[in-house]
Parts: sequence; C-alpha cells; structure tokens
Amino acid sequence: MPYEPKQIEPKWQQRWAEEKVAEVDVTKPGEKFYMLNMFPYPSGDLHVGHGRNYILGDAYYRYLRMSGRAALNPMGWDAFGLPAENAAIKRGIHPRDWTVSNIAREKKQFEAWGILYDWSKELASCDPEYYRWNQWLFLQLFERGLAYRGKAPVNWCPGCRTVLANEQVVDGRCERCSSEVIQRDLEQWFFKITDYADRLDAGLDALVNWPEKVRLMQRNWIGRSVGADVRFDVPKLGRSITVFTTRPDTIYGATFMVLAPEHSDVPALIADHPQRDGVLAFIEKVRNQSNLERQADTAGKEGRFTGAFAINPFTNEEIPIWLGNFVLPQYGTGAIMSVPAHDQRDFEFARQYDLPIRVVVRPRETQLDAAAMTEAFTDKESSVSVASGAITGLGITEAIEKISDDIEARGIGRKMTRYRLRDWLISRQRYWGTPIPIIYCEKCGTVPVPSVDLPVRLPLDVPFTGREGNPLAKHEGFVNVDCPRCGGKARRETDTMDTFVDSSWYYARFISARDSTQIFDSELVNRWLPVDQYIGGVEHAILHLLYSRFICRVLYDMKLVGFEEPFARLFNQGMITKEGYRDPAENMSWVPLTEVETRDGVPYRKGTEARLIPEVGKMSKSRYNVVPPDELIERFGADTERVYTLFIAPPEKEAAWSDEDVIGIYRFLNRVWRLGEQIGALTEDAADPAAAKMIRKAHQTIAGVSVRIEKFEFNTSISLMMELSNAIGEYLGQGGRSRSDARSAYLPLLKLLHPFAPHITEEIWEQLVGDDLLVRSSWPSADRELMKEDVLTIVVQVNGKLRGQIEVDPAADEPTILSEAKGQAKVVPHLEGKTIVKSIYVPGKLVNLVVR
RNA sequence: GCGAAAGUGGCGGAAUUGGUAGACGCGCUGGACUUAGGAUCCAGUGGUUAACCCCGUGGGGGUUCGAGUCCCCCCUUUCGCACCA
Repeated sequence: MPYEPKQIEPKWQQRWAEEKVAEVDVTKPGEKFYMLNMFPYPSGDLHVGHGRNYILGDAYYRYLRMSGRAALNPMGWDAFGLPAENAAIKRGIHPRDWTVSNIAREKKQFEAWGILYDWSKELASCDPEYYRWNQWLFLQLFERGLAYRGKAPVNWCPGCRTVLANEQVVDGRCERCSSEVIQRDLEQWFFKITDYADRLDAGLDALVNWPEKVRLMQRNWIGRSVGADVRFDVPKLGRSITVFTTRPDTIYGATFMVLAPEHSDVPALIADHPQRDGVLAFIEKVRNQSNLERQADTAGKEGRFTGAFAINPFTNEEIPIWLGNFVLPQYGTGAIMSVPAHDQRDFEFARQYDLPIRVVVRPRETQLDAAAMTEAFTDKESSVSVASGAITGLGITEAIEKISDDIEARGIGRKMTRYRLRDWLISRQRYWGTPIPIIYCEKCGTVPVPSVDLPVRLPLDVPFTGREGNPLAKHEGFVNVDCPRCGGKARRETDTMDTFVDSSWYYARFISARDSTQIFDSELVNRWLPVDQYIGGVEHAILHLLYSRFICRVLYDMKLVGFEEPFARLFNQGMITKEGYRDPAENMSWVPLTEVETRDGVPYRKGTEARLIPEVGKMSKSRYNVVPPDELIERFGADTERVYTLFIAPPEKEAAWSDEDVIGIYRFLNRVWRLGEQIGALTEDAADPAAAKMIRKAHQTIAGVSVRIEKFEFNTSISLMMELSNAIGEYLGQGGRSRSDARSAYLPLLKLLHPFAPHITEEIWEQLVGDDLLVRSSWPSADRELMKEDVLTIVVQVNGKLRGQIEVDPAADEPTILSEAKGQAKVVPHLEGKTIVKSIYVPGKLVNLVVR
C-alpha cells in the first residue's frame, strides 16, 4: 500500500479529538508542565510561516507527553483589535462576526496540522466572560493608584475626524484619506508601569532561560540609569533649575547648561531676550520637529542662548543657559549640565556655538594629550579626576560616590535613579476592545463601575464609518448612564483598552477558564504557573512580555499569585521568508512549482508575459509569496509540512521556504512507510550479527534526539532520524532478515519521529503493534552498551598531514592496536574520560591520534 | 552613532571540551527498473587532479602538535535602540 496522507491524517485527527487526548484535569495533584504558545490574533488565513510557531510547540508538547510529563497545552484568541474594525469599515462585516469566523477557520487549520490543544480551556478576549475580568483588573489598578488619567498626544486625522494608530499613519499622512496627521493632546488612561521599573529591571537577572537578546532589549527599554539630581541656582529666576546627570563627578567640567525648548522655565528665562521672537520661533520649530523629523534627521544639533546664567555649585562660575534640540523634555528633568569634554553630544554642541570645554577626567597613566582631551574617559579602571577640587585624583567610581555625598550633604541635590520607560498608555479611541469601566458624573467626578455591574458590555449595534471618531461615543444607550454613586446624570468612558492589557494575564485564565466568580483560581494558578515553556515570535520581545511581567507583579502585590515572573522559559522562533514576486497586475497567491517556467534564469508564470522579480521576504499578500498550508497538505500531507518546517533551519533562526526542498521530506516519510511494510513482512526471528551496526545507530539516535529535542534542536534531530532510516534501509537492502533486530531499531524510530510526524507514525504503529503510539507508548531510552563501537578506527596525523590509520579495541583497558599504521605507531592514552583524542609516538616525535 | 548576533559547497544547513570540515536534505551527474516519469533503487558530487598531492569555513595576523571553533585588527550582513544626559 502506498503512503497516502490524505487517507490517514483525518482519521487520526478525528480520533485525537474524540478521545480528547490533550484535555488535562488541572485539579489533579502531581507533577505539572505548563507549555504555551502565544495566542494568535485571528486575522483570517494562516500560512506556513505562522505554522512554524504552532508546529514546534506541538512537537515539544508531544515529546513531553511521551516522556511521561503531565503537560498542559491550552489555546485561545487575542480577539480584540484594529483589523476587525477595519474589516467592518471596508467590507461591512461586524467586527464580531469577522472575528468569530476567523477563529473557526484558524481552529480548523490547527486541526489539519495535527496540533493538539486542550480546547476545554479555550478563551477569546472579546468574550464578555473574559473581558469582564479585564475590567475588574483595571478597577484593581485604579484602586491602587496604578491607573490614572493624563494628557497625551494622539495622531489625529482632521479629514476623518478620528484618532489613528501609528500604523495607520503613512509618511505623516492618513492611510485612508491622505490628510496630514496632526498631534493632538487628549485625556487618556495610563497604567503606572514606571512604579515597577526597578523591579522589572532587577527581575531580568533571574530569567536565565530567556534568550539573552530579549533580556537585553527589555533592559534597554527600561533604560535604568543611576546618577544624581543637582540644583543649579539661577539668579535671574531667583530659584534653581534641577538637572539629572549620571556623571556627577564631571561637574567641575560643566561649562554650560542646556534646557529642552519645552522646559517650563523657558518663558521666564527669555522674557526680556532682545531677540525673543527668534527664540520663540526656534522653540516652535523644535516642537514641530519632535513628531517625525526628529527621528529622521538626528544629524543637526541646534540651540539658542537664553541670555541667562546659572551658577555651577562646585566652581561657583556663572555658566550660560542654552536651549537645545537634543535635550528631550520627557527624560530626566528636561535639563542637563553640559560637560563638553566628556560627552559627545555636549562636545558637538560646544564646538558649534564656541562654548568653553574643560577637561576634568583623564587617563591615569597617559600624559595629557591634546587630541585625547575631547574624548570621554569612561574607563572606570584607568581614569582619574583632575582639576576637580576635593575629588581630584580619585578614580571615577570613588569620585562619583564622594561628589554625590557632597551634593546631598550640601542640600543641593540627591542621588537619583531614572528610567527611559514611560507609563503605559492604555486608552484607545476604538470600538473593538474592552470598554474601560469608568463613569464620569457631573457631581461625583470620575467614578469606577462597581464590580458587581461588570461586565460593561460592548454594544453590538453601532455603525462603522471610519469617520467622526469612536463609534462607541455615538451610542446613546451606552454613553448615557446614571452615576453609580449619586444616581445622577453621568456618561461613560468610551475609550477601550489597549489589547496588550487583554494579553497581559490570559496565561493565568486558562487554568480556570470557565470560572465566572473570579479572575482565576489562585490556588490552581499557583500550582500550574509560571508557564514552564512559552513560545512565540520576537516581535513581542518588549511590549507583550514587559506588560505581562508588570501585571504579574501587580497580581503578586495583590496576593493573587505567588510569583513575580509569569514565564519561566521563553523561546522565540524565527520568521519564515520566501522568494516573492512583485507583480501587482497578477492576482496570484502562491505559484505552485509546476506552473512556473524559467526562461534565461528568470521565473515566469506560465501563460503570461509578465516578468516576475524575485525578492526574499516575509510572507505577505502584497508580495505574492504566501504558501497556504491547504495546498501543501493536499499534495504532501501535514506531516510533510511539519517535518519540513522543523528541518528547514534551527527554529530560532529566520528560514527561507523552498518549495523544492519539501520533496525531500516527503521522500523520507515514504521511505519510513515502506520500511514499515518491509519489516512487517519479515519472518525470521533470530538475532543477526549483521544487524549490529543498525542497532548501534538506533541507540545513538535515541540518545541524540532525546538530548536535542530538549534544546529545541529539531533540525538536527530529524537529520539523525534520517540517518537511522538509512541504516535500517541498508540492513534490509543487504539481505538482513531478522524481524526482531529490525523492529528493535525501527519501532524506536517511530517513537522519536512521532512528535514531528504524528499521523504517519500512529498509522504504522497501529498496523505493526496494534496500539496507540501517543497515548499508550513512552519515549524510548538508549542502551549505552549497545551504542559502543566494536572497533575504533584511528587516523594518524603528523603536523596536520594524514599519515595512516590504525584500528583499536576500545573494550580493552589499554587500547590495543589491531592493525598498524604506516611506520611504527604506539598508542599512548593521553586524555582520559570519554575523550576520543589520543597521542602516539611515531619514532622521534609525539603525534596525535584522532579517533572516529 | 550605540548595542547584539552572524559570515562554512550551487542552495538550506551539520560539526561535545580545539581533534579526518561539509552530517542530513535539496539540486546536479551517471546507471538500473520502466511506454514514460517530477516514482523507486544504486553510485558519485567543496576546488584542483587521471590519481596522489595540494588548496579550502568573509580578509589579515597570533596562540597550539592541531583552529570553522580560542585571542587581536579589519570588512560585510541582519536585528534592536536611535540625541535617554
């Protein structure tokens, strides 16, 4: 019988679903393993690039199960968001209907891939039973002072009279109507994540099972810097201006001060400036710059002298106060002391406006060198303060310590730690999201919705035009309410929450997804969490993971959970790219191999004259390079897609999809299938010495795959299994007939292969063993004795040149030479243990043996 | 500019602690079986060569009996941050 994936795959998918093999009773005590793929946004069709994430998660899940671990693998839907609303505007479908049908399609796709989830715990963030707890969580943060209202700029389209998300702004214009987008300040809701900046930063140290890259990105995002706030007296104002610096030890070199043009003291400073209008024009220019251009051209530093002076508290000199476009209003105090000798930006600014430069740090050893003077000496080991009063001669670390103490002792400032991280703006002027449970009363002000009134339901009967703001705001029944406190007239908050709020705690909800009495069951959550293995793309390296870590700490402070880190171990899979062809005239998605012709090395689509220009990139409809899984599954089966996806490259790396390479995996699975048929037909049962090599390979493969799968080294695991199938094929091809020997190599292969190709292995297993592989069998273990080589072949090299080979019996305590190399070689064990390296003496000199 | 990762055949990619570089797969070449094959099987496939030798892991130095792997300098690519004081 030929291998026909179309016959066997639905059969097994159905059986797994009927028997609910992935369902886990979380109340059952004992060992646990919680693995989780980041839940998807249901945008519609999934392509093979999306598949990588779920396939590798499923492979790992099946491996865990077979090795006897109680693994929980739930799935849900990050179902609120902008695309649903866009679909409503463009195609007249209600966001809910669009979302629900996408969920159904994607669920079907998961099934077709053979992916096992515990669907009894399925959740969707757009479900009122889910978002009521989202609202409850908001109220908890509000009560704790962690949710507050403040002004923040939004992208405003004057044409559509609505707020735009950043991705809807293209080159400063509205994506839809091309009006120029302006910044407008709105009252919005924030979560005070900055209160947790220090803990979020410190917690990164413990996340040793996260990719180093992600930890670093988070660290940079939080941007912790330790330094000091220092007050500089400004005689003209009759008070002081505070600056933040990480290098208070360089204060003797602070020869001027620079303020952000937005700084609140600026109007007073320039009140009597002779060219006041010019300065105001400059301020206006920088303010407008801050939107787009400030990012585009970081080249030019520009500034204006305010005409005012500050007193350097350590030199007692008057230093000029400038305005500068490079000083950011949001960071620190919006004011800096400039030390041009030791800061690149200050240096450039000083050069441009001819301001004094004074060296106050220099290398301990070197003579003062004019060229080196302008360098920032930051090497804590070798640099020393000079011309700096009491700290002269101290190394940087000691100097910072001493001067900071002096600053505090003199009462002119204090040690300070600041962060780049800003508070989390959670307000969205959008319909398709969790309504913020707040009511504004004319008498009582801002009133939280009592938790008994939750959920605040999102009304479904709203029109979608894409204009005139948030549709929710025009829904009278939603907006007009009675104040829960005084019963008087009030109106509802119409902003909805950022969907990152939904995803910041969903991992805990899975444990008691049907509980309508509480956000989650703390006792069970404390048993199952943190998530033991979290899997998802790097695009969530910062926001989703940082917000989840933040909310987890809030839940910890509320004593709802007993841990501060939600994800113990994190894996980021790489993206799948493919050659695509930019050809807007053609409306094609994936061009199957059979329909492509090559003329002069340029691919053409059959039957057209259009020239197709290859370009490798992310799969997208606009690039016409999307590989839909159904065509692939139709032709080769889901197992082929699964194995290919895992074989293509190390899973953390970006990988280029190749239609041609898929065939190799299909051949491999066909070969495995045929081997099963051949082995099923064998009748001799006696052990066969000729099988030794195959048996050895089998045990080496078991050992190898077991180690690699734990490290997510799926591509090399598959290579090993291919080698084993080749060895079995070789044994049979050379006349091997021992049924028991062949089975003892082949059955472990099926087990090892099951996480990767579950359908075919189940089918063969059923035919050969008459049992269910996933449910009834266990992960194989290797026999060390059977892995040993009979004879080691030793290659003799002298000075890197091949000099011959000898064979050695490794079973002997002292390796015995079985056949001699060229010349008289003598084996001398050189390195102990399992090492394969030995040295030998060739007459006259010591050489090395390399053992294979 | 700063930070991080990576450069290995025609291609995707392998190489415990430094130990025969190129596993495995694609593609390609030759052969077998076939009406035929893009099915299957066998053999080959880094460069050079009839073969041996020799040369080969981005470039240049170094350490070592021995370097893809360790050290120094340079080049390139990708990703992240982008004036964070």
